[in-house]
Amino acid sequence: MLCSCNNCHIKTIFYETLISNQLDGFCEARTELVLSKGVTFIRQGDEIKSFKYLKEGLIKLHKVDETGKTQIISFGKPMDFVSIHNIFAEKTYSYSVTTLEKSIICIFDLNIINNLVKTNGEFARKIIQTTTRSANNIISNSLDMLGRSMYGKIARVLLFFQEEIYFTYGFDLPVSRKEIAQYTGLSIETVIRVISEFRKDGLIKVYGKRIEIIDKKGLKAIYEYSK
Amino acid sequence: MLCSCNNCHIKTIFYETLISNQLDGFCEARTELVLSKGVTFIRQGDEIKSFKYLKEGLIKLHKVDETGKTQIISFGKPMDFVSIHNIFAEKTYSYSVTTLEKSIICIFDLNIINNLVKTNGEFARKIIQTTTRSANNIISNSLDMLGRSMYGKIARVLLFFQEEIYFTYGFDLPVSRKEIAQYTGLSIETVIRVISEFRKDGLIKVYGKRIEIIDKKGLKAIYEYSK
DNA sequence: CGCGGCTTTGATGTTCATCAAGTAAAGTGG
DNA sequence: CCACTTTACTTGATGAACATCAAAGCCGCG
Repeated sequence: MLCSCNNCHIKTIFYETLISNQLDGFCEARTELVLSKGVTFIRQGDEIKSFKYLKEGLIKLHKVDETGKTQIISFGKPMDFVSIHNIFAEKTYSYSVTTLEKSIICIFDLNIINNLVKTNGEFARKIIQTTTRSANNIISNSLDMLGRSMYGKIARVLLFFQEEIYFTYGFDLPVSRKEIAQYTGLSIETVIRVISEFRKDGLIKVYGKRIEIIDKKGLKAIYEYSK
Repeated sequence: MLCSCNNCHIKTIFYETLISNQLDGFCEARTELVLSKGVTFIRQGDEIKSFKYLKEGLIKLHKVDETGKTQIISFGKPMDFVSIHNIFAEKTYSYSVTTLEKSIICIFDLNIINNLVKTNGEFARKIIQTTTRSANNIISNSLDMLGRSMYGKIARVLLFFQEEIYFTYGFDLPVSRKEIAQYTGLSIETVIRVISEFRKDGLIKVYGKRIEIIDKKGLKAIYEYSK
């Protein structure tokens, strides 16, 4: 039997490791949730009760530090396991998760996942692999950010949305200037000024949220050159 | 039968999950290596052939980026799984590892670990837990660093060595000013200047590598206040 | 309509890197 | 052990990168 959720990427991972009767139980235990833009469906401090997977859409992982400042940890796209960074290590979430676009998430009972880890070694390996890959990505991102100038940081964000999310010449930014500031560690005004400069220099066109990448090579050069 | 390696912390983790005959094989497959200070025993790009564990000592994880600049990712102490971040996800190391003090590392054959993950669900769970915890630590560290001023960054480094490594009022810094710069993303001169200021303000005493924390509360306040 | 949040620009000041120069410390070969 | 080289450390002067403060326009929403 196939899942009702036929075009769900998560299956490509699990098909490889689960024998068919396990897969049946797995799919039946799934809940699908359609969320509109701007919904915070995981809150920092909440108890972890389920395993969540982003089937469609775009999300941000964010947290508030002790001083009350909000930081964006990373952006998540389909194939990312939303809750993976805390689920096996902690009892509560150390970050919140909010949709940036209309999104669909799949929710699995935690016990089922835990049982699969215990009884299916290949499944466990896959989970370990995915977890570490995802963590490695976040780590190299923040290390990368730490070493770059404001121009490099903003160029990186714009290129990220084009190359990894939208794949088109022009696109609507799913984040506000403020959110870019929270992600890069820059001030809002600096974010705006840099975007303005890129526009004046003919690297991009800007119509509010809409961005068009005119000189991609130039942007990349700025990103790479900005030690 | 007990390991020859009786006081090795790694056993406390594995004892909980391995049944005794598994444990025997596990211990016999172990190689112990004593390394003096300043030895790079894992090199960025090397093929991953074994699972390495820091039994005693202190290490740094570091990498060079595309521009040739060296970054320090994190410092590792006993109980840290040195090679954990890449071992299950990649074929080669994406970072190097170097001893900062005389250290002892235990080396396990990769196949044995992989087999245990496959055949022992509890063991797999432990590995996942440890991996994610370790990754979460690095992530919160770099996010934390991203948001702080030079004073906050240096205060954090000094407090880290006191509170997590040496536990004493005074200690010898195991890293050079240059390495602190590579870890924080600051320039060498800035690192030196901030340390000097802390000294002038009576927060610490400095005799070359030797640091004594005079006003710990003050240092913490600087760290916490430095948004 | 008016309020609050997002965006933009300018003016100003702080934080930090870079350059230059010099001193101390530590390894190297005789 | 000393002369020599190299590497680590330190300080000052300067400028660039970036934050903060202030003011104003825009836009959606009750």
